[in-house]
Amino acid sequence: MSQELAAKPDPRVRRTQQLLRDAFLALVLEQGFEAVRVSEIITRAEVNRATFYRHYRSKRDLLRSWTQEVGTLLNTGAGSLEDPRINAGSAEYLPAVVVTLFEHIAAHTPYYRLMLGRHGLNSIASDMELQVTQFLERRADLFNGALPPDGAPLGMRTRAYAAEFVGIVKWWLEQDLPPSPGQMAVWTWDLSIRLEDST
Amino acid sequence: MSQELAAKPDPRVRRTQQLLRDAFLALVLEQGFEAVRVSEIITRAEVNRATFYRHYRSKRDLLRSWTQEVGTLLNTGAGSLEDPRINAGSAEYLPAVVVTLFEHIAAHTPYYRLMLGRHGLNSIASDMELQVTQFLERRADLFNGALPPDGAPLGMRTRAYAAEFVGIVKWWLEQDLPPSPGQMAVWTWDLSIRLEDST
DNA sequence: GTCACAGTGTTGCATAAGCAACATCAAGTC
DNA sequence: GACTTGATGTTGCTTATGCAACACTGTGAC
Repeated sequence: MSQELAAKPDPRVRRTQQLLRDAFLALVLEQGFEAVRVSEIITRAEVNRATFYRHYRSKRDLLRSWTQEVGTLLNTGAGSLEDPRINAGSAEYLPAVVVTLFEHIAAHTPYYRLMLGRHGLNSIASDMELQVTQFLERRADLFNGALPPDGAPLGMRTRAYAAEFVGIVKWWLEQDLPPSPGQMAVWTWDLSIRLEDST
Repeated sequence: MSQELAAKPDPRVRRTQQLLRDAFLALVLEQGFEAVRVSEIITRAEVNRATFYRHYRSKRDLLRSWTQEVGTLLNTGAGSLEDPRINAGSAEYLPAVVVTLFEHIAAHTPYYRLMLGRHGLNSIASDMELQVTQFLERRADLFNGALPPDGAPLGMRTRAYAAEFVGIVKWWLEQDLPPSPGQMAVWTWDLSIRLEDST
């Protein structure tokens, strides 16, 4: 689907982070976030304590690693809005970054279902919204032309889009038969350009 | 069950060996032993080529690693016939090593099912038989007392026991509802002391 | 023939992970 | 108060893994 220019990290790093994430997620499901101890995480993951702290400063930090990944996706190569046009379904033009986002969430469904769901933590949804907002503000050039001088300020609009996006993701995670990331991207993009139709 | 004085190895070693074994087993199932390439193994296991050769000299060597483990079990602490008496089921006296062996095989059922089965490689069954034979010969002191001077020579008897054991294992692996390792150990021990009843 | 190519092993150096020991802190317990 | 106890972080050193480059081998194409 989307291009794979991930500038691949050290396999050892990927492995231990995966181990820590898996152990952590399982423990949160069993006991809830607060009850989980760092020592439990490293025991189950079979990872050394020093290694844990080389990657994360706390269990909260580990919790945020998923949404930080969203930030990384948006800040690096994947975060280009113009370049890679994908012709998926009805959409004539679809920036790859939108698909990439949904693919990321699809790849980590258990985590996001838990964290964005009824019993999740607000901080995660907020972090996610923040990442998207900052991304949109950084690419504000794309909006400038379409800005009616007396309309809502840019900060408000980016925030609105970001919240809309998180809302869509939550809806997606609640579906029994979730549409594919590509389909979701198309629909989401349709919604967003609807808002820009004033051009 | 059996004691856990495994002198535990480096977790990193355990991990990479596990990765290599899993990848290898999957590939053998897909393509057969001969067709599998070292480069495929390391690609699927996401392990570096140099790392592979630090553990194994070839794919044949990797193939043997399971039965070599049997040898290690028999040569180290687990291989004591006298010390740990286990009262499992009907047996009054049962050496822990017998249970340990069956536990090892139970823990690696997919491998042994494949290798000792119809389409497996003779070399594996031979290796296993060899390990057991050598063990029995090393503990020949246990037999000496019971040896009738004009009976079958020791080498023949150890070989017979070893073959019997491998046969039992094969039978075990063919069962739909395999008895527990403890049960198997009891039955196997019963069989073996039947042969020594001449004392 | 030789040329390219793909798989096999090997080597030196860089880096992540393991480990043991330590300091810190909070919550009991007396 | 002092004193344990258990969890959290930190640190210096050791070791396993990754990586890139290399030589070697066989095999098929021409």
